[in-house]
Amino acid sequence: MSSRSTGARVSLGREIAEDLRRRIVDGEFAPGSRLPSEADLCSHYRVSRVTVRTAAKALESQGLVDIRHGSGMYVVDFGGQIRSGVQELRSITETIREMGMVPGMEYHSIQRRRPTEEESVRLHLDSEEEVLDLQRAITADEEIVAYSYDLLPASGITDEVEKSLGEGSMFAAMDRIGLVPVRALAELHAVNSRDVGWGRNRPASGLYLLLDQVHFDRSGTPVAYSKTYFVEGRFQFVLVRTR
Amino acid sequence: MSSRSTGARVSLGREIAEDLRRRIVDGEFAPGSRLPSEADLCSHYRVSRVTVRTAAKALESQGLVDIRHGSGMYVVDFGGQIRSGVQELRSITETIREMGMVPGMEYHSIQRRRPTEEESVRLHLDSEEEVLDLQRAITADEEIVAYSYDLLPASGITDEVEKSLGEGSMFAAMDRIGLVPVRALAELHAVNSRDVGWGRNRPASGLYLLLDQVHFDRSGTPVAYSKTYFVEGRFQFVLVRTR
DNA sequence: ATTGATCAGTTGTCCTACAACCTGGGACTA
DNA sequence: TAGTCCCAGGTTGTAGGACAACTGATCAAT
Repeated sequence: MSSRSTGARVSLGREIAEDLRRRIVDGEFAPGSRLPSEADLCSHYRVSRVTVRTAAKALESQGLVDIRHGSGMYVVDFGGQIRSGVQELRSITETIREMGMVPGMEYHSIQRRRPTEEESVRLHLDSEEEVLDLQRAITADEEIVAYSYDLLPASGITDEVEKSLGEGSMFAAMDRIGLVPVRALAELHAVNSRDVGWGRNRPASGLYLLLDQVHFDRSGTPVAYSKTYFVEGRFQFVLVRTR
Repeated sequence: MSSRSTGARVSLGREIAEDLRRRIVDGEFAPGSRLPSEADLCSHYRVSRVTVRTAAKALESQGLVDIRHGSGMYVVDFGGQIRSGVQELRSITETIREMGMVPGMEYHSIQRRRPTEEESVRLHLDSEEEVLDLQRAITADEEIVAYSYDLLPASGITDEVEKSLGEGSMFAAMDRIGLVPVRALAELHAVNSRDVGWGRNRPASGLYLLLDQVHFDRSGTPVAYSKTYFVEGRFQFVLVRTR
């Protein structure tokens, strides 16, 4: 077998959770309304209650639904605001699309180079190993909302993959070569600098919200290190907090 | 019954999740190591596997453990870094303490007043209802790490409660009067302003990370509106992202 | 109008069983 | 010896049925 596709083999509970999530954000269930009972969902999806509950719990911890003992499962009502939070690990592109805007991106540069000291530490690399340095501007409805500086370990990235990186989503390309980030440890910073970004359309203010994150593999191996500078005011950076 | 304490009645699964979380952050289980099997945890906690799995799933969605089918449950290893993320709804005081620092706070002012337009919208108030305006500086190891502007609906807040607010944690005081936030919708912003904060020790830079959040009740009622300005660089603002 | 009992519906937990998967060790082969 | 394959045991995922605990509404009694 060649490059083993990381199999779409996820658990049934996750699949159902994702489907329910989609149905909720699509508006099939209105905010505040009650979802079908677990028993109904069982017969609808043809699964056991255990599985339905697994999915329900997942949605609950995402802050999407509220499960009330003896009463039912309710879609959380935040007053009609956007519901997708950044704690979910989805590509920025996806997030922008879910917010109802048209995502786009402009590549500024792609190059292989030696990592800096900090970079090799973050990515657990020997300093000999090269990295792939991607610099992109991310747009929503034609307007630049973020500058993204991404670093991938160069080992295992063929030329054709490198080429495909310039086109589609970075996550999609990474998935194709078996680098599947399932977790990220992120730091948030406020940044005021004229050195971020490029081009004519660079915002005048220089005020950014920096999402500085290392993406990890299932096994705990760092697979990407990215600094994303969100232009302050152009991107509603939402966080759902639950307990 | 007088002011009904909101009962420590939580589900068994949650209790066990919290206990396991505590044991993990206390270091009983090293990062990367395998936790006892579900069967072992069952006999330890004297509960069924369903309950243990509920707890396990909760920890997984917090990014604390990784559950591998057929293998076991492992403590996620982020390379020894802090593991507590802001997506968990816990007081800043608690978070600071979990990071190994000594939390403190200095009250700047407490007053009742009429809400502004935006405030009454956010808190779903009639403009007649008053709010309690708290302004505090939050310290970690004697150093100011954030300025917090908090707003509570004044209805139901007696004078003695108002007094107790000046002393302990705000969350604790809120819990005492039945305002229990279980969810928050937060926006993150980068702010550069000289108008934030007060006092001699106010940082020179004026660069803050703003956590602008509305806290909600179980029933979806807003119970607090707070703007917290974290001094950039003094507070490691960590976010665990999972999928 | 208020209170209290009752009841159907829903989620929380338990039990048992099996399927799917992973890991390590041993037999086997070259 | 080194490598490959197979297998058995352990672990998590899912199924099905049962009962406990809780909620909300109805309705009778006060």
